[in-house]
Amino acid sequence: MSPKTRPSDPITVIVVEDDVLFRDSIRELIDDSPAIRCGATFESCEDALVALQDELAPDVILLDVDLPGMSGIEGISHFRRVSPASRIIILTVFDDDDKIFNAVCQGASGYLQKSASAENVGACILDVVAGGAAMSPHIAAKVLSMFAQYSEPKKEYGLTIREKEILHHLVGGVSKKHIAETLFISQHTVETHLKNIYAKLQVHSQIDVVAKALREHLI
Amino acid sequence: MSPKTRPSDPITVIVVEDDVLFRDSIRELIDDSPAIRCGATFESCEDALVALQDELAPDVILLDVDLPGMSGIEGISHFRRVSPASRIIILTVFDDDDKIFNAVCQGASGYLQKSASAENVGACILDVVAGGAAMSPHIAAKVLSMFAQYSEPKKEYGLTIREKEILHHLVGGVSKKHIAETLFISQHTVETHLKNIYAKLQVHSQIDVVAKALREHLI
DNA sequence: AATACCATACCGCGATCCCGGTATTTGCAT
DNA sequence: ATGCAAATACCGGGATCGCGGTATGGTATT
Repeated sequence: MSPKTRPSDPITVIVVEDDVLFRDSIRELIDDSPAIRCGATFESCEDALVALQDELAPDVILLDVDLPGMSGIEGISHFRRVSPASRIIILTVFDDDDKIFNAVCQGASGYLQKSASAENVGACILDVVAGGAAMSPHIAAKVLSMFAQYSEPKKEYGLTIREKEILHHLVGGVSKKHIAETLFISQHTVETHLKNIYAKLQVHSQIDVVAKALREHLI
Repeated sequence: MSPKTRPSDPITVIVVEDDVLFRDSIRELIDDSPAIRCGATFESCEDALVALQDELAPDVILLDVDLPGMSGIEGISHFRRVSPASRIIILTVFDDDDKIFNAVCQGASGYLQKSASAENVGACILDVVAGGAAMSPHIAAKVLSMFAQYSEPKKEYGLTIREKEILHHLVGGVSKKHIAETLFISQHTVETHLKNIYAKLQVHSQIDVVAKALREHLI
């Protein structure tokens, strides 16, 4: 999330694409836009990664998915490491849901179909540089559903305040004895609370409690 | 993710919106589309929730954010409980990032600005019923960045295959003894592996291991 | 006033875990 | 082939946990 601050500077883009024809055509297409400049093109992730190590980071990396050697999807994490400020747009021939989904999970900011028009390409790049993300409703839904699933099921087990407190310490890796000391109560009391927690969460060990708490985000 | 299977049926929509004028105008707008029917309108989440309890679930719920009583954002989780099959679209006046971000995290499938054109409204509803999600690049980026952050930092601690296997069972709540039985090795061996895991992860108990594994997604 | 629930405290036994060792076999790589 | 890392195995003592109890004072609700 670092939107371009000086829009007067041309946006620099690099292209990683093994097909020569397409690589050249997209370069032209980019250079036609006044605000965008194509810095360099590469035919593999490996080449691009080497070049990026001692050059200035481009604003945007256009990255093909199907590449010889390291795939575009794999490449994403590497690019993000060597050039964290660069935003990544995936180039695909088909609207391959799973690949694109993986890509955005890896940190891509958007994707473009290779059939995209010049305006689309430009708009997508600008969106992304402005701090946005470009993706189809279908991909968006996939991402959201995982998100919702992750943040939603905060089931309630009827834990009392004290029990939640104990649970919290427990998840933090504190032993019963130490919890007792911290809360100024007897260790027996901690055990009683713990027993009640076990019953409510239907588990039978600290491990299970911690696992369940973390998995269901009761922390 | 349950796309409408019989597109010949009209899509039923309900509207929850306190402003009478806007409520009526959006109802008209919806009923103008042949494929979409406005089932009912409500002026608060509370009213709508009561009505939904003994009525058929609508395909889509159009939900205003600013409502008297329960806000639209709060309402999302309730609607999802009483009518899990319904998809939720948020109505907003402004492009309020934080609210919309919260909304999608709660399980909304998209949002519409109140200034949206008739085509936009229709397209958004159709997108969402088709199993997609509708949101602006800016919101999409916010969601993605959280996602990337969540799936990225899979640190490596140099665990061996066997150690990862042990760790996996441990996180599943299996006791050392049982792990030994499952893997056809002695319990002593499990303990040795465990000691090595402790050293590598720099922890000192099963609890810590499980907590660390779940938190850093080493599972 | 009665009831219910919570937080607190205590006991003891058997199971499990933590950690300090040592040691052999296996497999991969130089 | 030689060496190193991983996987395997074993021991024992002290700490911790799991669970079966019982019990009492406080607070909130009815």
